[in-house]
Amino acid sequence: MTLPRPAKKGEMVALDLEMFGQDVKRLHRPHGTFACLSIAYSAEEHYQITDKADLPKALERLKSGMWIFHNALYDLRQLRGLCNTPPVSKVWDTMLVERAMFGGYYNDFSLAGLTRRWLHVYLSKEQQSEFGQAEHMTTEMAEYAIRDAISTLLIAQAQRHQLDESEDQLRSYWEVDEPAIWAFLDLQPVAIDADGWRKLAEENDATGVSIQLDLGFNVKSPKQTIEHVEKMTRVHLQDSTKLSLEQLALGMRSEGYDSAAEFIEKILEARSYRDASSKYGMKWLDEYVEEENLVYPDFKVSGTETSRTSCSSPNVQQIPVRKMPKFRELFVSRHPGGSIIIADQNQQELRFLAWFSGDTVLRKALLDGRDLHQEVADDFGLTRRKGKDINLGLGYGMSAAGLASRVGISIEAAEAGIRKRNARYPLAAIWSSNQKSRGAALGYVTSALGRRMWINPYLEQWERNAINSPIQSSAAEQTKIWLRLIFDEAKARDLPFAVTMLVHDELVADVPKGMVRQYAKLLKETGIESGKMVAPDMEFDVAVAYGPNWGAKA
DNA sequence: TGCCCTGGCGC
DNA sequence: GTACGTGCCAGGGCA
Repeated sequence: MTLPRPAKKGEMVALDLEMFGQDVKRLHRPHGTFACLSIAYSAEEHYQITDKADLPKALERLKSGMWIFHNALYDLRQLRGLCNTPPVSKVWDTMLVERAMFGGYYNDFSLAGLTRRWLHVYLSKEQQSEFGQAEHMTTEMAEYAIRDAISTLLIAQAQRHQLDESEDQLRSYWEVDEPAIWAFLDLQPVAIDADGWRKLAEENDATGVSIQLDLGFNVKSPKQTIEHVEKMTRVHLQDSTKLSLEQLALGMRSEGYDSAAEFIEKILEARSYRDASSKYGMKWLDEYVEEENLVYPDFKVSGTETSRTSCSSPNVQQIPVRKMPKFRELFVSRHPGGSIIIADQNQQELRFLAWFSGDTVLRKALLDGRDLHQEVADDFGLTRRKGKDINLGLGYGMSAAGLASRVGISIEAAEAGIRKRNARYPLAAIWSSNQKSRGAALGYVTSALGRRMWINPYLEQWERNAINSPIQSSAAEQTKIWLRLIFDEAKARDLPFAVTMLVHDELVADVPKGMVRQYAKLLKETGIESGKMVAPDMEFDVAVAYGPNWGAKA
């Protein structure tokens, strides 16, 4: 078997790992058996390792090169499961680089998609499924694997060539996403109270079934729901498209139709229990909970066009917290007597709005710790709870129409509220307006670290994207730098890297007994430090809470 | 079975 | 009359 020649310092070398017998739904977990590692220096010079025993030697020879992967997290995780991988200083991830270059422009970031765009070749994925069943490689499978590695290499070269002319575009990749890969590889599993989960699942299931039985139809069927609600309320729902059942119930209640309102509220209640039991029931336990009751979510470094992280299998970024807080209480420490620490960035996105715009009124309000949700509630003439919804909605770039339907007010009232808010924070309003011109002129807007997000002028919402994307993207950059600082500092201070989950502006850590104060301090310090690295001269603030589970409150 | 749609959760 | 942030997930409905 031919081992690859040693890589020269910084030389680009693409690696592509294939495994036999993998479950496509669990690709982020090391499993299956080794099939081959394909290695490409160029379209002509490539190697293939098919004997697992050769892996350490082969990787050792590649050590000095810059490793190129398409989705490095997958290959590095599996490689770590197969052998001791030598430390590599930097990796070029064609998927993450492509997202950094074309966020907002493309939706397809698969290897096949990139191959089509960069190399003008249609990459068939037919052979890929073969690896699931097979135990031995055929010639076709070997060729398929080599072809993927060569493709990855050529794409990286093409990306680099294009970026040579505007190198600042890669700043966000090298300072945020690439370093984050190494921290993401070491994210810790999170422990579940499986008995408690089972009990709660059974209760939710029973409650959902019993309420639905009373109602006498399938509440999960929009068709049946419309039919029954129309019969009850004599309102034609298809005429008032997208009128939420919640709003309808409120309307019925205010006009004195109490029994109709109760009927609709019961539907919503049945739905929420049935949703909870199907999403977080026994199937969830069977599918995601591994030995020692540990769960290993699949976090993607950059899962959206603004480079926010996304999460799946299971998605722990969407575990209920408001209506059903019990689920979070079942995320517990894996350490005897250990603690879950929750650290979150206070008003993270509004701080970036203040920083970008230089709005001193907003900045002072943030520094003074004023109640901004109440202030916006006053602008709109609503309760504080709705004020918070509006601040969040505005943060996500929602339109007046979007806010109106979400909060349950008229579009005119939403527009009037937005005008009042603009008057309260005039420089923020001016900055927002400038972002629109900038986006329209350049075709893209940029994050604090220079990451581009392309504006699609054919989308109605492009103006709001031009305002919101830089803010959301900068916040995502900060959180990933925060994670990386903890990773580095934990190593420097000889502490374990204990972070288990990343929920946009929040990090969750699971620490052994006796380590809470030390780790809470680390979380807070790095959280503030990360802000300085993204938005110099802006003050940041981190709230820390801890307890035996994720339900802890400050 | 596979595909699209709807609804609902977090941020 | 129409406007309606995102990603992930489960179920309904239909070819």
